[in-house]
Amino acid sequence: MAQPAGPVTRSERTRSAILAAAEDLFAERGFAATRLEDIAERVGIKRASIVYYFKDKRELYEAVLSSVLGGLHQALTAELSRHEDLGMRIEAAVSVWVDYVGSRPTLARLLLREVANATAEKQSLMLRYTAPFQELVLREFMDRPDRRDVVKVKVDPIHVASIIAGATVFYVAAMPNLVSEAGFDPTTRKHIDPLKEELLRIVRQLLETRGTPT
Amino acid sequence: MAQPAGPVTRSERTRSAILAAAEDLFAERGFAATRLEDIAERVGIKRASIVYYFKDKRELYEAVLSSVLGGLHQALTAELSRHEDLGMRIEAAVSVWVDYVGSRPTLARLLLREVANATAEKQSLMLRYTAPFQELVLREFMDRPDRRDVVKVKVDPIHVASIIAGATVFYVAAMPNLVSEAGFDPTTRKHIDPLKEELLRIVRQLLETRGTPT
DNA sequence: GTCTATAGAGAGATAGAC
DNA sequence: GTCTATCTCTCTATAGAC
Repeated sequence: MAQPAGPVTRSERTRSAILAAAEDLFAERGFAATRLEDIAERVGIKRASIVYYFKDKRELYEAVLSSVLGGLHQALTAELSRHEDLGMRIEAAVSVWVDYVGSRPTLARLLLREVANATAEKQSLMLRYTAPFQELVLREFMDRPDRRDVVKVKVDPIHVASIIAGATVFYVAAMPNLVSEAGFDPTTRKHIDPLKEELLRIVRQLLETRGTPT
Repeated sequence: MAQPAGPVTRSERTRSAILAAAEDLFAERGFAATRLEDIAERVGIKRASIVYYFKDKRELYEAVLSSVLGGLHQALTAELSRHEDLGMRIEAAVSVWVDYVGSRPTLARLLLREVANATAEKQSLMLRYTAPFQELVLREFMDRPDRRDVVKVKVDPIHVASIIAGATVFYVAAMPNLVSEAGFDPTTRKHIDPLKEELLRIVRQLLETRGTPT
């Protein structure tokens, strides 16, 4: 099965290149500190050309978020559709999440920034994309009395999801800075796999899966 | 015993007010998006007066970080000095950490931003303050073969510390945004205590404390 | 589609009066 | 100590040529 067709026309290629450069720079420096000039330079065009594709800086930023979070959403729903058992679904979700962040570490920094910026009044754009997950979690755990025999919910699942998400993005973004080792890369299997195992242990413990009814 | 004397002269009071306003605004909006004008307005002075106390914006920001992280450092070392047993020391550290973030939630957002900004090349200022903790952790866990009978280290403790820190700051900053409930405040005991319990469970599991040698 | 040129706002830093 | 006034730079956005 073909991937969602890559860029073919020149226009599509330029647009993709702008998005990719913007993703890197917004993740690394944040919205306010990133200059359109830097994005243009990385693509090899002039600043004014960007507005042919994105009407302003804000719209470009939102397109980046949409791309990154949309990709995550797609990966998660695809994997979840392959499992019926609730325990399996939970583990699959954690696994896909960690792998996705490992394969696209810009997401880690973008999420850290979005969370830091969000307030109760000014809600983050991010919510538009994470809301489906919240609903999914709530539906699975809360609205299914028939599943209460499978999983004993000891804590708020949204709470658990927040802990898993926070631990992952913080780890991926902070580790290169915390370890002295030159060229340390947390997105390699060598580091991603143990992280995944630890998070799975945590999630299993917090959402204590019961084997059979007592 | 008296607290470290509060501001007495007018100058000291103004300086403290600037620091406090800057802490709030830098945490909420980030360095680049915060205007000196807004800080001054909140204090009730003019922008130019700030430079009488802090030579430029960067220096003010670093003073804020120093204040917040210095307070944490002080709270942690004070509490750690009260425990001898390693298991107790670990739990005390987690407890103090969660309480401190709960009592000064600006730290959560400031840390999220620092981590998002740090790269392997451009190291975060934060490291200057967290390095002592890293050394402490390494000294406790790594350089004490005599303690190997007390704690069996299954994973890198720095790794664990990163997960705990990430989960905490993400949770505190993200929850008001994730729950619809108006006026939700994650810094109340009602929410801080369960978080602490969950993190303690996680840390106990990850650093599996052995009761008695087998 | 991409460019050059320019307008215009915003914000930090500095000088000097009070 | 705090203010007013101003300088200067940066960056976004827009207009219009090619």
